[in-house]
Amino acid sequence: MARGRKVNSNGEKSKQLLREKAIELFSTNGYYQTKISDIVKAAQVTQPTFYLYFESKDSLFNDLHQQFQQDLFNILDEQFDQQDIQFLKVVENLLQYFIANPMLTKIGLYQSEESYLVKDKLVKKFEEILEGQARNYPNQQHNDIQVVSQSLLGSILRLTNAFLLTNQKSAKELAEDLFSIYFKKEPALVTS
Amino acid sequence: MARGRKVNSNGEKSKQLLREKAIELFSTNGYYQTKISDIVKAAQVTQPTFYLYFESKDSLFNDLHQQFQQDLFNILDEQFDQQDIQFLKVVENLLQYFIANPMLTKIGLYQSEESYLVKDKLVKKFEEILEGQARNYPNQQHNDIQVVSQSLLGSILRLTNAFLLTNQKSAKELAEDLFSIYFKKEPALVTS
Amino acid sequence: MARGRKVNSNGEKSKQLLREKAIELFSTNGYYQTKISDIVKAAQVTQPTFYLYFESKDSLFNDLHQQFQQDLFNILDEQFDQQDIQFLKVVENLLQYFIANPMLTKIGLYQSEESYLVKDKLVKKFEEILEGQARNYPNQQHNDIQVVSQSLLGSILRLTNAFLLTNQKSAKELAEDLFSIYFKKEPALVTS
Amino acid sequence: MARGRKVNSNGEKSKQLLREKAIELFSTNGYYQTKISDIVKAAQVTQPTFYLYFESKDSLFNDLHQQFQQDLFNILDEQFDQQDIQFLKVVENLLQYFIANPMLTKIGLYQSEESYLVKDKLVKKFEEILEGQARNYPNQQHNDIQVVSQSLLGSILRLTNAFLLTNQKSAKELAEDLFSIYFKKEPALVTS
DNA sequence: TATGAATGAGCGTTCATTCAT
DNA sequence: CATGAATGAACGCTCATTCAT
Repeated sequence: MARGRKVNSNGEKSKQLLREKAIELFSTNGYYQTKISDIVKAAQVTQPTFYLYFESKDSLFNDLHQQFQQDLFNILDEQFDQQDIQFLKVVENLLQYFIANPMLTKIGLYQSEESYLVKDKLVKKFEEILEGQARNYPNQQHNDIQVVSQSLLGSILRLTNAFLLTNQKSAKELAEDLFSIYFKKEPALVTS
Repeated sequence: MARGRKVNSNGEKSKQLLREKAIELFSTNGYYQTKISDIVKAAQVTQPTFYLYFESKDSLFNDLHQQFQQDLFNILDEQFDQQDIQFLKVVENLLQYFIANPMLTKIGLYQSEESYLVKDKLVKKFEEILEGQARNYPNQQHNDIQVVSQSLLGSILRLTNAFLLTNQKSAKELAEDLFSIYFKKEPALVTS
Repeated sequence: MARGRKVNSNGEKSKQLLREKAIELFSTNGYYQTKISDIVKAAQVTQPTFYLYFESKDSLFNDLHQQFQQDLFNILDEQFDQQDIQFLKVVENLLQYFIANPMLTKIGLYQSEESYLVKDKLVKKFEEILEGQARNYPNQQHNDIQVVSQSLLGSILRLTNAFLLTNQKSAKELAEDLFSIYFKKEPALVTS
Repeated sequence: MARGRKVNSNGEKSKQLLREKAIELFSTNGYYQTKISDIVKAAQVTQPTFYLYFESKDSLFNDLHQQFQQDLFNILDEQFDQQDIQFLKVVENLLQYFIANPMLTKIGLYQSEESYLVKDKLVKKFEEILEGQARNYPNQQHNDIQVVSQSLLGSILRLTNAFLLTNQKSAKELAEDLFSIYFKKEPALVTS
């Protein structure tokens, strides 16, 4: 292929394409098994072109994680009037973001080594919600809120992977399932 | 330079040492960030010695995952007389294995790309248990068993990481927490 | 994106600016540590613009060296009526050129791999001068003229760097210092 | 070529060979035009072998400069009983080291960007010597000692390059030439 | 006259693996 | 049983240069 500018070439398009391919590959193969050569091959450009738009492999990956993190923080910082609906609303919003950005979600939630930051923040938010819930029902004998929050996070992570990102359940359905698991339980099920 | 067998050297010991150091490093740094050179340095042998006992980096890592998988399968295949106590027993046994083998657990549960095999099997087991539970209480209106099973797995994975492997909670405590979360809910908590 | 000729742009101005910035950068950082991207950034134009005016990085650097060489040759080829004043005159003229063109001097004298051409010519000129001097004083027992010429060149190179280009001494002062070192020695200093 | 150890291979020999070839290439082509690939080709090994013995291209080059610097400092720190013979002795020792280590000298004196350290030290030493000399001949009207020292350094650098490293003059001869230039001058030569 | 966009060619470095001893 | 010495195969990245506009 000749050197120089391609016919009809467009920088922003190339950058976007590279970004997309990178997201795709990072999310399916992880950081270490995604080579710059893979990314540029998928985007049908050469390696130097990658460095025209991104500082380094590391910084691109980091940017992706940062974006995911920021998006998530924005969702979590939204305020709702009624405390009662918080749980359902927050979880559904989260899941809706996940299904709208499945590959970024995989990166930010499962691949990045900084994912613990996001998870910590999620747990914090859940603790808040559960505390509010608890205040509403003061005589309730409840589990350690931290434990329930972590458990809830685990459930979300797992269900997202198993049902949401595989398109077997919608965000709304899963949010309701989670609500039901964590808040609606008939006495009959109690076995001891 | 001196070469050949070290005085007091012992094949089985070297192999064991290499294995241990590998588990240590893999579990804390992951597969790609653990180099053969790191492992042999930790075990105070040279690189060729590694290949005396293991076929390759990949095969060693795989062996470790296989062992974890086998151990877990054995635990899951144990039979219990009373269906009623199954949940608590199985979960506690799992957690007890995890805390007894924390580094292998990290590898087999969080680092290995084959961890989905273990997770699938766990989910299957949980489905069985929950189905048995459901037969006992036929009129119970219950969630999709698959969803609850996956959720339960998520909870276990998360709580293991957050409280068990950090020695903040015992296997027994966490098993009871999980039981409580998934099966004991006071009507008071029901919000809708 | 806007492309094409800038308003108020002017080819000769761009070329001159690029040249100046190149001189600046080459002289301070050397050939290999000066990148085209540095030069055009300093001149606030884009890389293709550089190639509008110069064939290549190498050819520009060469041009700069050629100019320095030519300037120097012109100075060296000037004729003086009185042989007696040649040394002082030639050296002072050289040093005056150096201080008037410090960056080009650094390139032509210290950075260019072709600097030996200039140096050879300088040595030749010094030999001529010294020979003339010697003819005036036939009974003088003198050193090998080639050795003294090379030594003189070395002195000039060093003093230029240390005192002239750092503005600690003027061309005139240094020329006199050199004259004094090479031609005026009191018997008292003779130690053997 | 097959992988693994070569027949009759010997690490210390390989390292030495690489070092020698590196010195050779660095001294003739400079830092930037000497590629690791050149060095290993000359030593008939592959690139990873280079990194078996040296940390990086940069660190090897630096080591070479450091060694030159240290050697030189040792020479300069030697003490002599009689001040009168200092000049001749020091200069001759220097030149003797240069001719014994011509390639290292080229690196340490002309190629390294840290060569100014060595040169500064040399100038300092010369200043000391010249001051001692001056004390012996108190009524002598002398030039600025700093200027003469720098000039002397320049002369040495130049003559080393032109006559010593080309094997046209011996260390002893050049030392005497320098002594003669800087300290023995007949009144007859004085022209003004 | 000038730019936006792209590439060929190469460089320094790393790492799992292997041969000869 | 164990080591010293070496390499194949990549990988991330840079830089001078060039084409299309």
